[in-house]
Amino acid sequence: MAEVIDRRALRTRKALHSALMSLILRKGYEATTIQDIIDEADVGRSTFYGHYTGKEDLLRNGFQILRRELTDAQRAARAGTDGAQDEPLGFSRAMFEHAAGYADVYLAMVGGRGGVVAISELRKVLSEFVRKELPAARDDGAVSRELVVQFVVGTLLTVLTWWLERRPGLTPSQADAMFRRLALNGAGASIRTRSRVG
Amino acid sequence: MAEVIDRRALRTRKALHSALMSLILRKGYEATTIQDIIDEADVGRSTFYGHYTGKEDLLRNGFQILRRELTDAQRAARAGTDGAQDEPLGFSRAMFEHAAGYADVYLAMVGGRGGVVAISELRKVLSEFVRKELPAARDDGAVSRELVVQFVVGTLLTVLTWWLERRPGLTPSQADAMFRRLALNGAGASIRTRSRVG
DNA sequence: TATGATGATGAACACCATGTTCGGTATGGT
DNA sequence: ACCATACCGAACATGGTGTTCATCATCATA
Repeated sequence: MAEVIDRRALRTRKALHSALMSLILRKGYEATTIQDIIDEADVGRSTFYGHYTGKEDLLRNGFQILRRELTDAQRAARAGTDGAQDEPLGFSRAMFEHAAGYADVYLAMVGGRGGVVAISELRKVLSEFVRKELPAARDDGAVSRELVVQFVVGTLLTVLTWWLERRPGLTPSQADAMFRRLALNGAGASIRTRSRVG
Repeated sequence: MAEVIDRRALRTRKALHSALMSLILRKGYEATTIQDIIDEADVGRSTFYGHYTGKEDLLRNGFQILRRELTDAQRAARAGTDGAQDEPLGFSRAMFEHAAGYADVYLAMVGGRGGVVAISELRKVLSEFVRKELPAARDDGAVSRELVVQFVVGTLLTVLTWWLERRPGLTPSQADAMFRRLALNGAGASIRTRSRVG
């Protein structure tokens, strides 16, 4: 887990990660067996266990890569626009863009195919970002800060899922607009049309 | 799956369901094996397979019970208040009350312990309810109706999870109030406090 | 209360994934 | 060229799976 230098080890790890990805896309995480992974990656059984303790370990490890990529995308976006987006929830845009690039992977994670692990890990990563984005949201007595964070993350995932599953035609910025609207203003405007039949 | 009449069959099914519940609470769904279930339920291996095709089948089946209970609670609540709650999202209150009664089970489902199956099944049940509650929400060009449904369900689950995991002391009606506020008005009010350091 | 039907039992089965061990081989860094 | 180290692959014990079958218990009726 510490400093990996040897090329052979790197090769092996990459092979295992991409094998797991292919398999998740093909048959889902739960249904994927370690046997499948090492077959797909052409790696010896003992080699696998030399690197990871099991498939969950392998998957969790993969999310560190995602975290890094997202952080970079974040920085790049911020630099590109001269730091002009201090808007609330300014980070979401870069996220939707990133998701557009890896639509198949995100779709697998966000649909059921990544198992509980993927969802909870994704939530964890997103929570970090959102928490950074809401540095001083006042904890008005009504709704606690942590609940707001969870709410924003939940909305992000809802829009993301809906986008990838049912409206893949939309652009990232369109999806982002819907996210912002829901997260900031809620669904009140779309709901208050109840027939108040006296 | 059809008409079950024989007492013996009913006994067996009940035993299996409650065994699965105990085990999910104790060690989580994924970690629970069929062996565990039939041991806990004191039921023969072949008997299990005579009723269900596997543990997933058993769990899915259990959610039909939940659906029925929720529907009843719904009807009861509506009857109790002389149909006075035509408010938007009026159904949520009964749901939080119900959750308070089975806090441990809900907690297991909503945390990771119920596996992907439980979460997706719970989402399905809740989506039905929400869809019924938003009969004619206008599909304003901005946000599609189905997205609104998913958003409301997501918010419901977010608040539910946060409540059961971190603020179990709150009353159902307090949790419900937070849900309403977030679902209807979003988090804008809690967020627009960014330090706009020029 | 006797009876036929149906459900439950539990042992036995082949099958497959798991996680570990170990002697041997190939490839890396220097 | 050397040696450390990563990989290999076969073998192993373990444990869960899903099925079958003969036997026994319990149910619904007459």
